[in-house]
Amino acid sequence: MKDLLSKTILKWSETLHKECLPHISIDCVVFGFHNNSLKILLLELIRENTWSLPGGYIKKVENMDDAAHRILQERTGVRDIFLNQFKTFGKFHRSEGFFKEFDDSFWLKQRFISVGYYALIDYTSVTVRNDEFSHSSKWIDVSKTPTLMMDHNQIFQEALAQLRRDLNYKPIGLNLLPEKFTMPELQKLYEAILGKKLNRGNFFRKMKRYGILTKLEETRKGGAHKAPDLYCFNLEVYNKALENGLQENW
Amino acid sequence: MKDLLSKTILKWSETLHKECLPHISIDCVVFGFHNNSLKILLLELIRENTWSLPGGYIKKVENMDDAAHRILQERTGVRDIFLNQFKTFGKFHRSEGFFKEFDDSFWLKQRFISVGYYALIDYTSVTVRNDEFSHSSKWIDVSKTPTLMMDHNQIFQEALAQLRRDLNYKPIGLNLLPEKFTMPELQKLYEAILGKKLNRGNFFRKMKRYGILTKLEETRKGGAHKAPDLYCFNLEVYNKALENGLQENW
DNA sequence: CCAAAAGTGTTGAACTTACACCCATGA
DNA sequence: TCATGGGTGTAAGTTCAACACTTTTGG
Repeated sequence: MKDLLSKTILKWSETLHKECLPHISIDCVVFGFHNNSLKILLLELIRENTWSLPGGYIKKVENMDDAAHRILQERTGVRDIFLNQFKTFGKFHRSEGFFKEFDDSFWLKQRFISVGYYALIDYTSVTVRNDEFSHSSKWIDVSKTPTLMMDHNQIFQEALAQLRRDLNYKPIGLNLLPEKFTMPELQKLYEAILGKKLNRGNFFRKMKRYGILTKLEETRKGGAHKAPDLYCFNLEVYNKALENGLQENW
Repeated sequence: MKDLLSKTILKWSETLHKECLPHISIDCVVFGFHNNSLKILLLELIRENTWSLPGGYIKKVENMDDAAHRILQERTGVRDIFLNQFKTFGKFHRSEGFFKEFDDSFWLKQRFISVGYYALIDYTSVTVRNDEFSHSSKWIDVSKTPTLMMDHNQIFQEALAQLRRDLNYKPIGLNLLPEKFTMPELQKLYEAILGKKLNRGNFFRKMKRYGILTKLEETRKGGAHKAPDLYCFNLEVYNKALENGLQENW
Protein backbone atom coordinates (compact mmCIF):
# COMPACT_ATOMS: atom_id res chain seq x y z
CA MET A 1 0.00 0.00 0.00
CA LYS A 2 2.33 2.67 -1.15
CA ASP A 3 0.23 4.48 -3.66
CA LEU A 4 -0.25 8.22 -3.52
CA LEU A 5 -3.63 8.06 -1.81
CA SER A 6 -2.27 5.93 1.04
CA LYS A 7 0.65 8.27 1.57
CA THR A 8 -1.61 11.31 1.58
CA ILE A 9 -4.01 9.76 4.04
CA LEU A 10 -1.17 8.76 6.32
CA LYS A 11 0.21 12.26 6.22
CA TRP A 12 -3.13 13.66 7.32
CA SER A 13 -3.98 11.07 9.94
CA GLU A 14 -2.31 12.82 12.83
CA THR A 15 -3.84 16.20 12.13
CA LEU A 16 -7.30 14.75 11.72
CA HIS A 17 -6.90 12.75 14.90
CA LYS A 18 -6.03 15.88 16.82
CA GLU A 19 -8.59 18.25 15.40
CA CYS A 20 -11.67 16.28 14.44
CA LEU A 21 -14.30 14.14 16.11
CA PRO A 22 -13.74 10.45 15.43
CA HIS A 23 -16.41 8.23 13.86
CA ILE A 24 -18.40 11.13 12.39
CA SER A 25 -18.14 12.43 8.86
CA ILE A 26 -20.10 14.71 6.58
CA ASP A 27 -20.97 13.96 2.98
CA CYS A 28 -22.38 16.60 0.67
CA VAL A 29 -24.44 16.24 -2.47
CA VAL A 30 -23.93 19.54 -4.25
CA PHE A 31 -26.56 20.32 -6.85
CA GLY A 32 -26.07 22.79 -9.63
CA PHE A 33 -28.07 23.67 -12.72
CA HIS A 34 -26.43 24.27 -16.06
CA ASN A 35 -27.39 23.83 -19.70
CA ASN A 36 -30.90 22.88 -18.71
CA SER A 37 -29.76 19.92 -16.69
CA LEU A 38 -29.32 19.14 -13.04
CA LYS A 39 -25.79 18.25 -12.03
CA ILE A 40 -23.88 17.24 -8.94
CA LEU A 41 -20.33 17.96 -8.00
CA LEU A 42 -18.13 14.86 -7.88
CA LEU A 43 -14.49 14.40 -7.03
CA GLU A 44 -12.10 12.09 -8.75
CA LEU A 45 -9.67 10.90 -6.12
CA ILE A 46 -5.97 10.70 -6.71
CA ARG A 47 -6.41 6.97 -6.98
CA GLU A 48 -7.57 6.13 -10.47
CA ASN A 49 -11.24 5.64 -11.26
CA THR A 50 -12.41 6.42 -7.80
CA TRP A 51 -15.26 8.89 -7.56
CA SER A 52 -16.52 10.42 -4.39
CA LEU A 53 -18.93 12.98 -2.98
CA PRO A 54 -17.22 15.96 -1.40
CA GLY A 55 -17.08 15.60 2.35
CA GLY A 56 -15.09 16.11 5.49
CA TYR A 57 -15.02 15.97 9.25
CA ILE A 58 -16.28 17.96 12.19
CA LYS A 59 -13.79 19.80 14.35
CA LYS A 60 -13.92 19.08 18.02
CA VAL A 61 -15.11 22.57 18.85
CA GLU A 62 -17.32 23.26 15.83
CA ASN A 63 -21.07 23.10 15.27
CA MET A 64 -21.97 20.35 12.82
CA ASP A 65 -23.77 22.72 10.44
CA ASP A 66 -20.79 25.05 10.49
CA ALA A 67 -18.55 22.15 9.56
CA ALA A 68 -20.69 21.42 6.51
CA HIS A 69 -20.48 25.06 5.45
CA ARG A 70 -16.75 25.15 5.97
CA ILE A 71 -16.21 21.97 3.97
CA LEU A 72 -18.16 23.33 1.03
CA GLN A 73 -16.68 26.76 1.20
CA GLU A 74 -13.20 25.29 1.01
CA ARG A 75 -14.28 23.25 -1.97
CA THR A 76 -16.34 25.75 -3.96
CA GLY A 77 -15.28 29.14 -2.71
CA VAL A 78 -18.91 30.03 -2.09
CA ARG A 79 -19.98 31.49 1.24
CA ASP A 80 -23.52 31.16 2.56
CA ILE A 81 -24.34 28.05 0.63
CA PHE A 82 -27.88 26.77 0.99
CA LEU A 83 -27.50 23.53 2.90
CA ASN A 84 -30.07 21.04 4.02
CA GLN A 85 -29.29 18.08 6.22
CA PHE A 86 -31.32 15.19 4.88
CA LYS A 87 -30.24 11.89 6.41
CA THR A 88 -27.54 10.20 8.44
CA PHE A 89 -25.95 6.97 7.27
CA GLY A 90 -24.84 4.56 9.96
CA LYS A 91 -24.52 1.03 8.62
CA PHE A 92 -21.68 -0.79 10.27
CA HIS A 93 -20.28 -2.02 6.96
CA ARG A 94 -20.81 1.11 4.94
CA SER A 95 -17.15 1.87 4.33
CA GLU A 96 -15.98 -1.71 4.45
CA GLY A 97 -14.14 -2.72 1.36
CA PHE A 98 -12.87 0.68 0.46
CA PHE A 99 -10.16 0.86 3.10
CA LYS A 100 -9.59 -2.89 3.32
CA GLU A 101 -6.00 -2.83 2.26
CA PHE A 102 -5.06 0.20 4.33
CA ASP A 103 -3.14 0.04 7.55
CA ASP A 104 -5.39 -0.13 10.61
CA SER A 105 -3.69 2.91 12.08
CA PHE A 106 -5.11 5.10 9.35
CA TRP A 107 -7.52 7.56 10.89
CA LEU A 108 -9.83 7.25 7.93
CA LYS A 109 -10.19 3.53 8.31
CA GLN A 110 -12.22 3.72 11.50
CA ARG A 111 -15.97 3.25 11.40
CA PHE A 112 -17.78 6.41 10.33
CA ILE A 113 -21.34 7.51 10.70
CA SER A 114 -21.92 10.07 8.00
CA VAL A 115 -24.33 12.97 8.09
CA GLY A 116 -25.66 13.74 4.63
CA TYR A 117 -26.30 17.29 3.48
CA TYR A 118 -27.47 18.47 0.14
CA ALA A 119 -26.37 21.84 -1.13
CA LEU A 120 -27.87 24.10 -3.78
CA ILE A 121 -25.46 26.33 -5.59
CA ASP A 122 -25.73 28.82 -8.38
CA TYR A 123 -23.54 27.03 -10.89
CA THR A 124 -22.13 30.26 -12.27
CA SER A 125 -20.70 31.36 -8.93
CA VAL A 126 -18.55 28.29 -8.27
CA THR A 127 -14.83 27.90 -8.76
CA VAL A 128 -14.01 24.36 -7.78
CA ARG A 129 -10.80 23.70 -5.87
CA ASN A 130 -9.19 20.33 -5.50
CA ASP A 131 -7.44 19.20 -2.36
CA GLU A 132 -4.71 16.71 -1.58
CA PHE A 133 -7.08 13.75 -1.99
CA SER A 134 -8.65 14.67 -5.29
CA HIS A 135 -7.08 15.56 -8.60
CA SER A 136 -10.22 16.71 -10.31
CA SER A 137 -13.73 17.89 -9.54
CA LYS A 138 -16.48 17.73 -12.08
CA TRP A 139 -20.11 18.63 -12.50
CA ILE A 140 -21.86 15.45 -13.62
CA ASP A 141 -25.40 15.19 -14.91
CA VAL A 142 -27.56 13.46 -12.29
CA SER A 143 -28.64 10.91 -14.87
CA LYS A 144 -25.04 10.03 -15.72
CA THR A 145 -23.33 9.56 -12.37
CA PRO A 146 -20.55 6.99 -12.33
CA THR A 147 -20.11 4.35 -9.64
CA LEU A 148 -19.05 6.12 -6.49
CA MET A 149 -16.98 4.91 -3.56
CA MET A 150 -18.55 3.27 -0.51
CA ASP A 151 -22.27 4.01 -0.20
CA HIS A 152 -22.08 7.36 -1.96
CA ASN A 153 -24.42 6.29 -4.76
CA GLN A 154 -27.08 5.59 -2.17
CA ILE A 155 -26.43 8.89 -0.42
CA PHE A 156 -26.82 10.71 -3.72
CA GLN A 157 -30.06 8.93 -4.56
CA GLU A 158 -31.56 9.80 -1.21
CA ALA A 159 -30.51 13.41 -1.60
CA LEU A 160 -32.21 13.60 -4.98
CA ALA A 161 -35.38 12.05 -3.59
CA GLN A 162 -35.38 14.55 -0.76
CA LEU A 163 -34.79 17.41 -3.17
CA ARG A 164 -37.92 16.40 -5.05
CA ARG A 165 -39.97 16.25 -1.89
CA ASP A 166 -38.62 19.64 -0.83
CA LEU A 167 -39.41 21.38 -4.09
CA ASN A 168 -42.51 23.06 -2.68
CA TYR A 169 -41.10 23.68 0.77
CA LYS A 170 -37.62 25.07 0.26
CA PRO A 171 -36.33 27.94 -1.84
CA ILE A 172 -34.88 25.62 -4.42
CA GLY A 173 -35.26 27.80 -7.46
CA LEU A 174 -33.78 30.70 -5.57
CA ASN A 175 -30.61 28.82 -4.74
CA LEU A 176 -30.02 26.95 -7.96
CA LEU A 177 -30.53 29.80 -10.38
CA PRO A 178 -28.63 33.02 -10.80
CA GLU A 179 -30.29 36.10 -9.46
CA LYS A 180 -31.90 36.86 -12.80
CA PHE A 181 -33.38 34.11 -14.91
CA THR A 182 -35.97 33.51 -17.57
CA MET A 183 -39.24 31.65 -17.32
CA PRO A 184 -38.08 28.84 -19.64
CA GLU A 185 -35.00 28.38 -17.45
CA LEU A 186 -37.11 28.09 -14.32
CA GLN A 187 -39.36 25.59 -16.02
CA LYS A 188 -36.43 23.51 -17.19
CA LEU A 189 -35.14 23.45 -13.62
CA TYR A 190 -38.44 22.13 -12.33
CA GLU A 191 -38.55 19.59 -15.11
CA ALA A 192 -35.01 18.45 -14.34
CA ILE A 193 -35.74 17.99 -10.66
CA LEU A 194 -39.07 16.27 -11.16
CA GLY A 195 -37.87 14.26 -14.10
CA LYS A 196 -40.85 15.05 -16.30
CA LYS A 197 -42.11 17.56 -18.81
CA LEU A 198 -44.46 20.28 -17.67
CA ASN A 199 -46.97 22.21 -19.71
CA ARG A 200 -45.59 25.65 -20.47
CA GLY A 201 -48.79 27.65 -20.24
CA ASN A 202 -49.89 26.03 -17.01
CA PHE A 203 -46.46 26.44 -15.49
CA PHE A 204 -46.49 30.12 -16.36
CA ARG A 205 -49.90 30.63 -14.82
CA LYS A 206 -49.03 28.71 -11.69
CA MET A 207 -45.88 30.73 -11.05
CA LYS A 208 -47.79 33.90 -11.73
CA ARG A 209 -50.48 32.89 -9.27
CA TYR A 210 -47.96 32.22 -6.51
CA GLY A 211 -46.78 35.78 -6.86
CA ILE A 212 -43.23 34.81 -5.98
CA LEU A 213 -41.67 36.24 -9.14
CA THR A 214 -40.88 39.80 -10.01
CA LYS A 215 -40.68 40.61 -13.68
CA LEU A 216 -37.74 42.82 -14.50
CA GLU A 217 -37.55 45.51 -17.14
CA GLU A 218 -34.68 43.79 -18.89
CA THR A 219 -34.66 40.93 -21.32
CA ARG A 220 -31.87 38.52 -22.13
CA LYS A 221 -30.38 39.77 -25.38
CA GLY A 222 -28.05 37.79 -27.59
CA GLY A 223 -30.07 34.63 -28.10
CA ALA A 224 -31.03 33.49 -31.56
CA HIS A 225 -34.69 34.38 -31.12
CA LYS A 226 -36.97 36.63 -29.20
CA ALA A 227 -35.28 37.92 -26.06
CA PRO A 228 -36.99 36.31 -23.06
CA ASP A 229 -38.05 38.42 -20.10
CA LEU A 230 -35.90 38.25 -17.01
CA TYR A 231 -37.33 37.53 -13.58
CA CYS A 232 -36.07 37.44 -10.06
CA PHE A 233 -37.63 36.06 -6.92
CA ASN A 234 -39.71 38.27 -4.69
CA LEU A 235 -38.00 37.17 -1.51
CA GLU A 236 -40.66 38.40 0.85
CA VAL A 237 -43.52 36.58 -0.84
CA TYR A 238 -41.39 33.52 -1.60
CA ASN A 239 -40.29 32.96 1.97
CA LYS A 240 -43.76 33.55 3.29
CA ALA A 241 -45.26 31.13 0.77
CA LEU A 242 -42.75 28.43 1.68
CA GLU A 243 -43.81 28.49 5.31
CA ASN A 244 -46.93 26.62 4.35
CA GLY A 245 -45.54 25.02 1.23
CA LEU A 246 -46.58 25.73 -2.33
CA GLN A 247 -48.78 23.36 -4.21
CA GLU A 248 -48.19 19.67 -4.24
CA ASN A 249 -49.34 18.34 -7.56
CA TRP A 250 -47.12 18.62 -10.56
CA MET B 1 -21.51 15.50 42.94
CA LYS B 2 -22.53 12.49 44.90
CA ASP B 3 -26.18 12.21 44.00
CA LEU B 4 -27.65 8.99 42.70
CA LEU B 5 -27.50 10.03 39.05
CA SER B 6 -23.79 10.80 39.23
CA LYS B 7 -23.05 7.47 40.88
CA THR B 8 -25.07 5.58 38.32
CA ILE B 9 -23.40 7.34 35.41
CA LEU B 10 -19.98 6.68 36.89
CA LYS B 11 -20.83 3.03 37.30
CA TRP B 12 -21.75 2.76 33.63
CA SER B 13 -18.94 4.84 32.20
CA GLU B 14 -16.50 2.00 31.77
CA THR B 15 -18.97 -0.33 30.09
CA LEU B 16 -20.15 2.37 27.71
CA HIS B 17 -16.59 3.32 26.91
CA LYS B 18 -15.78 -0.26 25.98
CA GLU B 19 -18.88 -1.11 24.02
CA CYS B 20 -20.20 2.02 22.36
CA LEU B 21 -19.05 4.56 19.82
CA PRO B 22 -18.02 7.83 21.43
CA HIS B 23 -19.58 11.16 20.48
CA ILE B 24 -22.69 9.64 18.92
CA SER B 25 -26.03 9.15 20.60
CA ILE B 26 -29.57 8.33 19.60
CA ASP B 27 -32.66 10.13 20.84
CA CYS B 28 -36.14 8.79 20.21
CA VAL B 29 -39.46 10.59 20.14
CA VAL B 30 -41.98 7.82 20.72
CA PHE B 31 -45.50 8.69 19.65
CA GLY B 32 -48.57 6.89 20.89
CA PHE B 33 -52.29 7.55 20.56
CA HIS B 34 -54.66 7.12 23.48
CA ASN B 35 -57.94 8.67 24.60
CA ASN B 36 -58.15 10.64 21.39
CA SER B 37 -54.88 12.43 21.98
CA LEU B 38 -51.35 12.16 20.70
CA LYS B 39 -48.77 11.41 23.35
CA ILE B 40 -45.03 10.93 23.62
CA LEU B 41 -43.08 8.73 25.97
CA LEU B 42 -40.95 10.68 28.44
CA LEU B 43 -38.61 9.51 31.17
CA GLU B 44 -38.23 11.09 34.54
CA LEU B 45 -34.62 10.67 35.52
CA ILE B 46 -33.55 9.59 38.95
CA ARG B 47 -32.54 13.17 39.56
CA GLU B 48 -35.63 15.13 40.51
CA ASN B 49 -37.59 17.14 37.96
CA THR B 50 -35.44 16.10 35.06
CA TRP B 51 -37.30 14.90 32.02
CA SER B 52 -35.72 13.29 29.01
CA LEU B 53 -36.46 11.58 25.75
CA PRO B 54 -35.57 7.91 25.70
CA GLY B 55 -32.23 7.35 24.03
CA GLY B 56 -29.01 5.44 24.00
CA TYR B 57 -25.79 4.71 22.22
CA ILE B 58 -24.55 2.73 19.26
CA LYS B 59 -22.44 -0.34 19.85
CA LYS B 60 -19.13 -0.45 18.06
CA VAL B 61 -20.23 -3.34 15.88
CA GLU B 62 -23.90 -2.47 15.40
CA ASN B 63 -25.81 -0.79 12.57
CA MET B 64 -27.20 2.56 13.65
CA ASP B 65 -30.80 1.64 12.81
CA ASP B 66 -30.41 -1.59 14.76
CA ALA B 67 -29.22 0.40 17.74
CA ALA B 68 -32.36 2.52 17.64
CA HIS B 69 -34.52 -0.58 17.52
CA ARG B 70 -32.63 -2.18 20.38
CA ILE B 71 -32.90 0.92 22.53
CA LEU B 72 -36.64 1.09 22.06
CA GLN B 73 -37.21 -2.60 22.45
CA GLU B 74 -35.42 -2.53 25.78
CA ARG B 75 -37.60 0.36 26.84
CA THR B 76 -41.02 -0.67 25.53
CA GLY B 77 -40.80 -4.40 25.02
CA VAL B 78 -42.07 -3.97 21.48
CA ARG B 79 -40.26 -5.63 18.60
CA ASP B 80 -40.46 -4.32 15.04
CA ILE B 81 -41.24 -0.77 16.04
CA PHE B 82 -41.86 1.63 13.16
CA LEU B 83 -38.91 3.97 13.25
CA ASN B 84 -38.06 6.92 11.12
CA GLN B 85 -34.82 8.81 11.33
CA PHE B 86 -35.67 12.47 10.94
CA LYS B 87 -32.73 14.70 11.82
CA THR B 88 -29.31 14.77 13.43
CA PHE B 89 -28.45 17.34 16.07
CA GLY B 90 -24.88 18.50 16.18
CA LYS B 91 -24.53 21.86 17.91
CA PHE B 92 -21.34 22.06 19.89
CA HIS B 93 -23.08 23.38 22.98
CA ARG B 94 -26.16 21.22 22.86
CA SER B 95 -25.49 19.30 26.06
CA GLU B 96 -23.59 22.04 27.78
CA GLY B 97 -25.07 22.95 31.10
CA PHE B 98 -26.58 19.62 31.83
CA PHE B 99 -23.33 17.88 32.75
CA LYS B 100 -21.54 20.98 33.93
CA GLU B 101 -21.02 19.80 37.48
CA PHE B 102 -20.03 16.27 36.53
CA ASP B 103 -16.51 14.99 36.55
CA ASP B 104 -14.78 15.31 33.20
CA SER B 105 -14.00 11.61 33.20
CA PHE B 106 -17.69 10.78 32.90
CA TRP B 107 -18.25 9.13 29.57
CA LEU B 108 -21.57 10.92 29.18
CA LYS B 109 -20.00 14.33 29.53
CA GLN B 110 -18.22 14.20 26.18
CA ARG B 111 -19.62 16.04 23.21
CA PHE B 112 -22.41 14.10 21.51
CA ILE B 113 -23.93 14.36 18.11
CA SER B 114 -27.37 12.88 18.39
CA VAL B 115 -29.35 11.15 15.68
CA GLY B 116 -33.07 11.71 16.13
CA TYR B 117 -35.62 9.00 15.37
CA TYR B 118 -39.32 9.14 15.83
CA ALA B 119 -41.20 5.96 16.61
CA LEU B 120 -44.85 5.10 16.16
CA ILE B 121 -46.24 2.58 18.59
CA ASP B 122 -49.62 1.06 19.20
CA TYR B 123 -50.18 2.41 22.69
CA THR B 124 -51.97 -0.72 23.83
CA SER B 125 -49.01 -2.99 23.10
CA VAL B 126 -46.45 -1.18 25.26
CA THR B 127 -45.25 -2.10 28.73
CA VAL B 128 -42.75 0.53 29.70
CA ARG B 129 -39.63 -0.49 31.58
CA ASN B 130 -37.41 1.86 33.51
CA ASP B 131 -33.66 1.53 33.64
CA GLU B 132 -30.99 2.58 36.09
CA PHE B 133 -31.17 6.19 34.99
CA SER B 134 -34.91 6.72 35.11
CA HIS B 135 -37.38 6.05 37.88
CA SER B 136 -40.51 6.57 35.85
CA SER B 137 -41.71 6.65 32.26
CA LYS B 138 -44.89 8.40 31.27
CA TRP B 139 -47.01 9.06 28.25
CA ILE B 140 -47.48 12.81 28.07
CA ASP B 141 -49.89 14.66 25.81
CA VAL B 142 -47.91 16.46 23.08
CA SER B 143 -49.56 19.73 24.05
CA LYS B 144 -48.50 19.35 27.69
CA THR B 145 -44.84 18.38 27.53
CA PRO B 146 -42.71 19.64 30.41
CA THR B 147 -39.32 21.26 30.02
CA LEU B 148 -36.90 18.56 28.92
CA MET B 149 -33.17 18.25 29.47
CA MET B 150 -30.62 19.63 26.99
CA ASP B 151 -32.13 20.28 23.56
CA HIS B 152 -34.79 17.58 23.86
CA ASN B 153 -37.66 20.04 23.54
CA GLN B 154 -36.30 21.10 20.18
CA ILE B 155 -35.82 17.50 19.11
CA PHE B 156 -39.41 16.73 20.03
CA GLN B 157 -40.75 19.75 18.14
CA GLU B 158 -38.86 18.78 15.01
CA ALA B 159 -40.12 15.22 15.27
CA LEU B 160 -43.70 16.45 15.50
CA ALA B 161 -43.23 18.72 12.50
CA GLN B 162 -41.79 15.84 10.51
CA LEU B 163 -44.64 13.57 11.58
CA ARG B 164 -47.09 16.10 10.13
CA ARG B 165 -45.21 16.27 6.87
CA ASP B 166 -45.05 12.48 6.71
CA LEU B 167 -48.75 11.94 7.29
CA ASN B 168 -49.43 11.28 3.62
CA TYR B 169 -46.21 9.43 2.93
CA LYS B 170 -45.74 6.99 5.78
CA PRO B 171 -48.07 4.37 7.26
CA ILE B 172 -48.77 6.51 10.28
CA GLY B 173 -52.31 5.35 11.01
CA LEU B 174 -51.21 1.77 10.65
CA ASN B 175 -48.54 2.10 13.29
CA LEU B 176 -50.30 4.28 15.82
CA LEU B 177 -53.60 2.45 15.96
CA PRO B 178 -54.40 -1.06 17.05
CA GLU B 179 -55.11 -3.53 14.30
CA LYS B 180 -58.82 -2.87 14.45
CA PHE B 181 -60.15 0.63 14.88
CA THR B 182 -63.19 2.74 14.15
CA MET B 183 -63.58 5.58 11.71
CA PRO B 184 -64.02 8.19 14.47
CA GLU B 185 -60.79 6.96 16.07
CA LEU B 186 -58.90 7.31 12.81
CA GLN B 187 -60.30 10.78 12.33
CA LYS B 188 -59.35 11.81 15.86
CA LEU B 189 -55.82 10.60 15.15
CA TYR B 190 -55.56 12.74 12.04
CA GLU B 191 -56.99 15.69 13.92
CA ALA B 192 -54.51 15.20 16.75
CA ILE B 193 -51.54 15.09 14.41
CA LEU B 194 -52.65 17.98 12.26
CA GLY B 195 -53.89 20.01 15.18
CA LYS B 196 -57.21 20.90 13.60
CA LYS B 197 -60.77 19.66 13.24
CA LEU B 198 -61.75 17.84 10.07
CA ASN B 199 -65.18 17.46 8.56
CA ARG B 200 -66.54 14.02 9.30
CA GLY B 201 -68.39 13.36 6.07
CA ASN B 202 -65.52 14.51 3.91
CA PHE B 203 -63.00 12.55 5.95
CA PHE B 204 -65.09 9.44 5.50
CA ARG B 205 -65.37 9.90 1.76
CA LYS B 206 -61.69 10.62 1.39
CA MET B 207 -60.63 7.49 3.24
CA LYS B 208 -63.13 5.49 1.25
CA ARG B 209 -61.77 6.89 -1.98
CA TYR B 210 -58.21 5.93 -1.10
CA GLY B 211 -59.36 2.33 -0.75
CA ILE B 212 -56.84 1.70 2.01
CA LEU B 213 -59.39 0.53 4.57
CA THR B 214 -61.13 -2.80 4.88
CA LYS B 215 -64.43 -2.78 6.72
CA LEU B 216 -64.76 -5.70 9.09
CA GLU B 217 -67.91 -7.62 9.97
CA GLU B 218 -67.58 -6.75 13.63
CA THR B 219 -68.57 -3.62 15.51
CA ARG B 220 -67.25 -2.29 18.80
CA LYS B 221 -69.86 -3.21 21.39
CA GLY B 222 -70.03 -1.82 24.89
CA GLY B 223 -70.04 1.89 24.14
CA ALA B 224 -72.87 4.08 25.33
CA HIS B 225 -74.26 4.58 21.85
CA LYS B 226 -74.46 2.94 18.48
CA ALA B 227 -71.71 0.41 18.04
CA PRO B 228 -69.25 1.81 15.47
CA ASP B 229 -67.95 -0.36 12.65
CA LEU B 230 -64.45 -1.69 12.91
CA TYR B 231 -61.89 -1.29 10.15
CA CYS B 232 -58.39 -2.47 9.48
CA PHE B 233 -55.88 -1.31 6.90
CA ASN B 234 -55.63 -3.00 3.54
CA LEU B 235 -51.88 -3.36 3.64
CA GLU B 236 -51.43 -3.99 -0.05
CA VAL B 237 -53.30 -0.91 -1.18
CA TYR B 238 -51.96 1.20 1.68
CA ASN B 239 -48.32 0.52 0.93
CA LYS B 240 -48.82 1.00 -2.76
CA ALA B 241 -50.62 4.31 -2.20
CA LEU B 242 -47.86 5.59 0.05
CA GLU B 243 -45.26 5.13 -2.66
CA ASN B 244 -46.61 8.19 -4.38
CA GLY B 245 -48.09 9.79 -1.30
CA LEU B 246 -51.75 10.33 -0.56
CA GLN B 247 -53.32 13.72 -0.92
CA GLU B 248 -51.72 16.82 0.46
CA ASN B 249 -54.45 19.14 1.52
CA TRP B 250 -56.19 18.63 4.81
C1' DC C 1 -39.30 35.74 -42.10
C1' DC C 2 -38.77 32.31 -38.64
C1' DA C 3 -38.44 30.32 -34.39
C1' DA C 4 -38.63 31.01 -29.70
C1' DA C 5 -40.92 33.47 -26.06
C1' DA C 6 -45.04 35.59 -23.89
C1' DG C 7 -49.51 35.46 -22.74
C1' DT C 8 -54.52 34.16 -22.90
C1' DG C 9 -58.79 31.24 -23.59
C1' DT C 10 -61.30 27.14 -22.97
C1' DT C 11 -62.99 22.85 -21.45
C1' DG C 12 -63.80 18.82 -18.49
C1' DA C 13 -62.43 16.39 -14.69
C1' DA C 14 -61.20 16.07 -10.06
C1' DC C 15 -61.08 17.68 -5.58
C1' DT C 16 -62.17 20.59 -1.57
C1' DT C 17 -65.10 22.89 1.70
C1' DA C 18 -69.02 23.41 4.03
C1' DC C 19 -73.30 22.42 4.75
C1' DA C 20 -77.44 19.52 5.52
C1' DC C 21 -80.10 15.49 5.68
C1' DC C 22 -81.34 10.72 6.44
C1' DC C 23 -81.05 6.23 8.77
C1' DA C 24 -79.35 2.84 12.37
C1' DT C 25 -78.85 1.42 16.95
C1' DG C 26 -77.13 0.50 21.97
C1' DA C 27 -78.12 1.33 26.50
C1' DT D 1 -85.43 8.41 23.21
C1' DC D 2 -81.27 10.34 22.25
C1' DA D 3 -76.62 10.77 21.38
C1' DT D 4 -73.45 8.86 18.49
C1' DG D 5 -72.08 6.68 14.26
C1' DG D 6 -72.76 5.65 9.21
C1' DG D 7 -73.67 7.22 4.90
C1' DT D 8 -75.21 10.29 1.12
C1' DG D 9 -76.49 14.75 -1.35
C1' DT D 10 -75.46 19.06 -3.02
C1' DA D 11 -73.59 23.49 -4.42
C1' DA D 12 -69.76 26.72 -4.96
C1' DG D 13 -65.26 27.32 -5.66
C1' DT D 14 -60.51 25.89 -6.89
C1' DT D 15 -57.13 23.67 -9.39
C1' DC D 16 -55.25 20.96 -13.04
C1' DA D 17 -54.24 18.91 -17.57
C1' DA D 18 -54.39 19.43 -22.17
C1' DC D 19 -54.79 21.92 -26.07
C1' DA D 20 -55.06 25.75 -29.09
C1' DC D 21 -54.55 30.30 -30.39
C1' DT D 22 -52.52 34.91 -30.63
C1' DT D 23 -48.95 38.30 -30.27
C1' DT D 24 -44.19 39.78 -29.80
C1' DT D 25 -39.58 40.25 -31.32
C1' DG D 26 -34.31 39.33 -32.12
C1' DG D 27 -31.40 38.21 -35.53
